[in-house]
Amino acid sequence: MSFNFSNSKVDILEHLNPEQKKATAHINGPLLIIAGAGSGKTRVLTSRVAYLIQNNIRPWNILALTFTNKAAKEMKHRIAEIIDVSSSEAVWAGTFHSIFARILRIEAENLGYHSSFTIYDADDQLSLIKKVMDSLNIPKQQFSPQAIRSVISACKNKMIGWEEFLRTADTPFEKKAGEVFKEYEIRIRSNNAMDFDDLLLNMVKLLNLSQSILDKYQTKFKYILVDEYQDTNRVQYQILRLLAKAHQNICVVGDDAQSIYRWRGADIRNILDFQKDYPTAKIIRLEQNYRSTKTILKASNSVIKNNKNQIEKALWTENPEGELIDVVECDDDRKEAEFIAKKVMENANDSINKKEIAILYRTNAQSLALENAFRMRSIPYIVVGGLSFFKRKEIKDVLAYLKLLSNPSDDQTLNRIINEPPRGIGKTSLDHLTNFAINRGISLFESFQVANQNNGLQKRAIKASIKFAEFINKFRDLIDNTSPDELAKSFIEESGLLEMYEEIGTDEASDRLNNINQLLTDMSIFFKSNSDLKLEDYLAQTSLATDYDEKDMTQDRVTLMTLHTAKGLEYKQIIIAGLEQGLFPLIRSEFSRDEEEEERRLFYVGITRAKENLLLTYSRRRLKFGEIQNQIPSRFLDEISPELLEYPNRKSLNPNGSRNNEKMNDFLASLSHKTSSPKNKWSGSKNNQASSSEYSQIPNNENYSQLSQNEIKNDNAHLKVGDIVEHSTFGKGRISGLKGAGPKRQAVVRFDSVGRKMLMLKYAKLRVIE
DNA sequence: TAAAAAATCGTTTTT
DNA sequence: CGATTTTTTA
Repeated sequence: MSFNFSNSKVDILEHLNPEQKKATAHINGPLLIIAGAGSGKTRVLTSRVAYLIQNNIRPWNILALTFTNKAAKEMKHRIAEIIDVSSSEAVWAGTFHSIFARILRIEAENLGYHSSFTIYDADDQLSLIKKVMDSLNIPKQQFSPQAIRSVISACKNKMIGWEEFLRTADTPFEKKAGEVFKEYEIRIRSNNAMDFDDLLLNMVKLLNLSQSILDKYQTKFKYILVDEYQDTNRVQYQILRLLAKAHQNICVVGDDAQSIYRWRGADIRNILDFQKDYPTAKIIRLEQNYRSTKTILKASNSVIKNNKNQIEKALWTENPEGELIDVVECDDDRKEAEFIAKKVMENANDSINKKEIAILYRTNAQSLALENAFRMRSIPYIVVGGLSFFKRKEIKDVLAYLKLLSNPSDDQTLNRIINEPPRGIGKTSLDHLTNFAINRGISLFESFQVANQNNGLQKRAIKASIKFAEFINKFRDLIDNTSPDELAKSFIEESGLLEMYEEIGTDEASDRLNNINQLLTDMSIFFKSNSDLKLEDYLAQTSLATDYDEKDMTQDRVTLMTLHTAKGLEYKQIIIAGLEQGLFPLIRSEFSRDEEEEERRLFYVGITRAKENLLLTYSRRRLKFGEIQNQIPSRFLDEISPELLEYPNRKSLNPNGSRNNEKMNDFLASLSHKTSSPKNKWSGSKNNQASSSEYSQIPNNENYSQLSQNEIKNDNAHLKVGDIVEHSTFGKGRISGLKGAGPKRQAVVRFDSVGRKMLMLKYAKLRVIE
């Protein structure tokens, strides 16, 4: 009775091409689908799940692992259309992390965790690492906590424990990192928390724990499907191997040309060795592209063929030839953004919506200039990625309060909120409480509860500690008979957080209050539709949510995002900005062949997002770290077959291609904005510093009036480059640069005693000597 | 103890 | 440049 046979008439195979049909109708045994960009792989995966259900496989025996929650949601939505809602709901579809978090929540006790364990994101991880470094007296200036975090994460991705890492550590950095790794593991465990890597690692541990647990999950997940297989790491590979070992019903879809997460531990061997691991594997190639014009497809092929390491394939399309690809050079990043904004205005008309246009860039920092340009022209836009809603400070604080409520043994979380708002427990008291906890082998929260037994503590601090513990306990007592969203609401109201922001009273603070209210609303919506779930489930969801999952994509807005975020998406028009050497391909210290190939795959991903139009832009100069840098066009531009490209802004130029006159006029125009003395101009040409001040002083419409007002108030407005000044602590020095305006105006001073310093003129007491 | 001032640091990309 | 961390001062 559990199957809806009336729907079994739907012919799932009807609109598929022969290869897609083969892949969809393959039921038992291992299957590798090599799916080129735009070849309909998501469609095949979805059809296949529907086909399995139609062939009497129970939906709850199907595990479909996707790269984002959004992809999982879409898949479920389409399955619901083909089969029915209750079947689609029963399929286990989600990201590796969210599915395994769910299972680990159930099995936590088997691994020595409590089921209320908290999930640490990269920020939480970093602050724990810093804390550990403090307690081990490892200087943070000498050993970068970031670097240690990536070492720890890389180890976990390769399933190397701290014991093994310490054994093989030779450099001083590795030795220190190993010490931190060890202590980090001890603390994260005693905090009853898991980081993102642990969610996968602990899943392997769980499956290896006993034959009966392994049997249980092998029986549960009789059919396994994995999307974006080229971006799985070794731990994910292990999990899949263990789960598929008995029944071998594993189907993976991937494209080695789109592997862009090697830096995160993705291992291309997973896809290359699939046949070795599953000798009976059937391989199907999807090579017809349904997405892009011939021109765009040719361009992508001409780029990717420069990579040596790749599986040979021949993508083709029946789509029309399409328009040529535009390449546009701009003076600087601001002009580039203005050009793009203008272009979007021109393009977005009756035949194309703004939501069919996306602008892609290599680094999140590039969004700033674009956002300004769009705001200036009132073009609606949406930024995906960057600072996600759930990563905002006030939201993380509220979530930390809730995490503490569900898991009081998490010292890290308690540390985060104890002075938010300030409640009279400063550094000294906190140190006493922490030491007391360590000596007694109890959690920090327990040490708060028994603060009156703590001799080192001031009377006032004891009172404050006990008051805080009572506040938490009062709400812990309510957990079992209050709905989580209502509990959260009154808990946060009593926390003092809201009052804190109300008192601050700035626009920023009221934004934050708004966000907190939004979060509480989001919670009640969540628990309205999932009344059987607990507070921990909501918290897990927020930790694992990606920015993309949260955004409302129905409004007509231009999308801005990084190339990484764009994976798996498609738009009618794609604009890729910042095609410059060093930015894209992005170059850090030294640049290996492998890294270059990964950058090129990223470019390939970017190009193949476009259905009809592609526009590539680059700037000759770019503001970086507040300094102007000259840029060279990306070598990737040269890799596209020249006959596919056109340069629309070169048309008006003289035949030898020189654009000097135009550029010179622009340059002269920008000079005329300068307000500083001639002396500044000459010394400025010697280094980037002064020319950067010149750049940032050009007022834009947005804050011009504000600037001029502040200029008048500023006492130090008379300072010039070259002035010899005296500072109360640093002594004598010479001003070598001035930048910023109004209250943010800064001076770069070369002091005789301490060398180059940058000082805020608003604060620094500078006296002109000559 | 907490707020204000000053210095430092940083950039890939994200589940 | 901006965000974050450390130091100073009230």
